[in-house]
Amino acid sequence: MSRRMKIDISIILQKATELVDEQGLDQLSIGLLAEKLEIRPPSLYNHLDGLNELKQKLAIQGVNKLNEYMLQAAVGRSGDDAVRAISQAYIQFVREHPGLYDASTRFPDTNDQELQQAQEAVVQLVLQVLDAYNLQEEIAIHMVRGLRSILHGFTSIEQMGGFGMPLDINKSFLILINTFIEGIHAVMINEDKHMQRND
Amino acid sequence: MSRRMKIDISIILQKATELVDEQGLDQLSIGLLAEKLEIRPPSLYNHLDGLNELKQKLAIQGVNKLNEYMLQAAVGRSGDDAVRAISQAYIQFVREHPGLYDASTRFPDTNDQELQQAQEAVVQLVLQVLDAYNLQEEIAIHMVRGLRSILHGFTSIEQMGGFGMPLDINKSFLILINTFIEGIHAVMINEDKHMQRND
DNA sequence: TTGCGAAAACTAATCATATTAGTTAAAATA
DNA sequence: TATTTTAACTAATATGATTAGTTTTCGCAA
Repeated sequence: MSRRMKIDISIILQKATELVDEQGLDQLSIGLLAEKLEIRPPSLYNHLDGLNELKQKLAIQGVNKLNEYMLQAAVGRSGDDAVRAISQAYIQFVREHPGLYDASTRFPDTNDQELQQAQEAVVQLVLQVLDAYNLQEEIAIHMVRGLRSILHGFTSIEQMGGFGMPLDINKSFLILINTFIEGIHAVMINEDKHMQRND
Repeated sequence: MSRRMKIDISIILQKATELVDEQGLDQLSIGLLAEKLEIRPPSLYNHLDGLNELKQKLAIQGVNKLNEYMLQAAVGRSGDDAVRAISQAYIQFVREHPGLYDASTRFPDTNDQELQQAQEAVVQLVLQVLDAYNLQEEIAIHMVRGLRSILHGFTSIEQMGGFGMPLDINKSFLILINTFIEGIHAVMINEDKHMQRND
């Protein structure tokens, strides 16, 4: 068992994921990770280029996994229902993988191809969900940004224990999402009015 | 000039603030800060207990300053207008003091009395602004959480360069705030309906 | 004015981490 | 079996925070 665990990059990523989800991203260090893998710190450099590359890989994994969660949730739903479902999936992912999520939002090199691609996939998924509202294309993109802000903001604050008051956090989340959805409907109506004027 | 700048904690905080706002919170180190103050790193320990305490102080300063910005913006306004104004103040603060804002959201010891007090002040301000909507008290608190999520989420993503597409970010922000406001109005109407049913 | 005591600087040393260099053992393959 | 590659190792270096112990500076009281 001692020298036969055939460590490769995927095992490293797996252990690193466990580590950050259990102890927080800040606790991730070459030393601690090596210890968990029962090898010496320098040995990790045979598999990756350093702590930053590792974090970058975690970031990519995080975005991809988030996308999977949301995709699953969106299947077979549409409209308001779909928006609620992907939102629920988002918060669920962050709660189950706080470290991975943190990695995907805190450090990442935004220029990284693979990361950009993963993020783009999420954007496309949300755009597809919002398609049901028949928004002008530009407005739709603004709404994607809006929903993303809401989801990232809410989950971040929850993770850092930022909601002080003793009031049901899940309820806050539901209300927030519903308020946003109501808002979209209102914006749709306004758009329609403009359309009528313009025609 | 050389040895006569009488460094005290407020000068240190001031320089640290400049440093994090210009170079990012991650660049804050005892060494670099000491250099800027033209003293040796260990000398800083005559004034504070270490890097963590410094970050905590920055966090408190950040929340207090954010509160000032929002307070200023809220003066003389009410309703939708006030919501837009404090939102605008929030994003302005984050843009002008990205490092300070980061400090106030990333590391802080949430148990710190002074920090809690500062955060509570912001919450109270927003509650006051939302007073115009005559929401049920509990709903009002949910809405405070919602607005905070929106503001924190949007600004965080903007700061990390997360909005990829070439589409006006300010417009996205305006639309998001307006969508939320519209949502509140819709929720109000629903609440009224419930009231009528219950009477 | 002088000299004491506190404040605040300093140097030197320690500790924790990441990282690099160079070496060796094990396993895969020809 | 011999060779090549992979992946471990030890040893050393660099950077940063921090601590210990010392010295300098400066305001103030005798």
